[in-house]
Amino acid sequence: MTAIVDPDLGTARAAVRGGLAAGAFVTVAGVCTATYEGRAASHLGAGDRLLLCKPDGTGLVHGPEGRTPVNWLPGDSDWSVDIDEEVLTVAGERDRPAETLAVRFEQVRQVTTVEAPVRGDREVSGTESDLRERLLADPSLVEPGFRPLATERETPAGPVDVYGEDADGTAVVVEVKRRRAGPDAVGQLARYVDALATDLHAGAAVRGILVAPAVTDRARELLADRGLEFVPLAFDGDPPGTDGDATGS
Amino acid sequence: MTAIVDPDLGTARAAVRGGLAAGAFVTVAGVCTATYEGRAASHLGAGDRLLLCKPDGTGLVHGPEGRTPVNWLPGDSDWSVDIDEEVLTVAGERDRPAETLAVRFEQVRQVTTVEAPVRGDREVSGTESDLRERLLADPSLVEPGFRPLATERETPAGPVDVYGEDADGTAVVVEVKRRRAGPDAVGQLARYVDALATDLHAGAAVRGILVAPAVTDRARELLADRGLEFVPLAFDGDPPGTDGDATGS
DNA sequence: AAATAGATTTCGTCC
DNA sequence: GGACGAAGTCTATTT
Repeated sequence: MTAIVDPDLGTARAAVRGGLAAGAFVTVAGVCTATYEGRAASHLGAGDRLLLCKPDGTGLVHGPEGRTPVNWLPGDSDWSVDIDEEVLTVAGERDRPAETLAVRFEQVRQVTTVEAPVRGDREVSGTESDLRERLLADPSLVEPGFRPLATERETPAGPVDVYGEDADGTAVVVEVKRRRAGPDAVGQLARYVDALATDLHAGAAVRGILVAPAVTDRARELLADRGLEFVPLAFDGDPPGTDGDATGS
Repeated sequence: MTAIVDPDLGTARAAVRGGLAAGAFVTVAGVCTATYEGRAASHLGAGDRLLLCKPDGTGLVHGPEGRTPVNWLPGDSDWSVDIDEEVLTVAGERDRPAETLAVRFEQVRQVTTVEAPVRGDREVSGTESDLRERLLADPSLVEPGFRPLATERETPAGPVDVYGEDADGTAVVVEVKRRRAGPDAVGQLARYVDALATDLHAGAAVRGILVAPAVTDRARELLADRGLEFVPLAFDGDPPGTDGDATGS
């Protein structure tokens, strides 16, 4: 573990190389430019940034703002550190796709390395998958009489979230979204409905239902155009379908 | 600027608070757990991670792997630092949407702060927008006789990439993708074609052309089903349309 | 390795 | 502020 302030370039190079070799988190902070070439091309003018190299080969260049790094290289990249003309260059490259990132520090304010021996796990809840589980546990949330028959059912247009039948035995395709659904979700549902209709037999009746907390206005229009349906369902609270207050029985 | 190794908790708290107040990059590395609640919910078990807080309020928790942080909070978040039961907690929260992230360090290996006074700019090339420009500069790349009439033309289904007419005067919708196009791109194009057909007048003939370096098999089938077309076009090199070698004139 | 779709997507842009 | 689509999207899952 090292933490060096305003290092000379030789010291910085040694620290970064040591950290990379040790499989540590490595950070380099200071004024740099950067050049990326690969899937696209980008260039960063001189500015204060922080480079984070991770044990798996991931490299992230962060500016002062934003969640997204201004430049990066994914986890299977190889890194090198060099000094040329009073500039410390940390460069990474990888194949498939071929891409390179060179970060040139005109001024190195700080270099740190930290080993990371302890692995931790991660759990997430509140995903679309969770919402689907809830729907399968209580199919009447879609509508009374709905019977799920399969999840991820394959069609020529891709796998359908939930496939089932309504009370009349008509085929139903359900597409679940965990947040407000837009035109893309309707397009997705429409593709599945079309594909399943031809897959079952030409002209077969297939209903398409979009289940989401809400839909945008445009999505609602597109649903109407295509004769598709919308069922409101969010994670907590009752389905907001029949207006806010739960009056009546 | 500070860089402290194995600090006692009081020193760590002071350093982090100072860095946050100064609008610096702040990193805290060590063994931590973390809890996120908001749009979803997630929990990190104890493990070695690096927390990066940026001047704009962004907070990123990085594990040893992956480009994506294992936990984060966007740029307009407020942060606090506290000690309780020998644990250093760095917590952030924001509104709209309401979400919170608490990172609890059981062991603080390192704390650093770096000021970032120098702003730098960023330029990217090779985007979809660039590809569209190239197409507009030479419309024959779509097909001989194609005449672009508008970009981002509004339809009831959303804005069309490029709208124009073919040599026969038939309306043409062009959807441009910078990389291999899948079923979603076909769905998008289909929506635009349908919308424009009804927008012009019921039953109007509208061609839909997907311009991309390539399409997936499924996308190709969906294009055929819908009577839509595909024109290969990548950034460099000639359109790979008529087989590799540029024989002939 | 390719394809497909979700994501606490994030981010820009336009209305 | 919402909506819509691009992104060097990334990531997991399945084929």
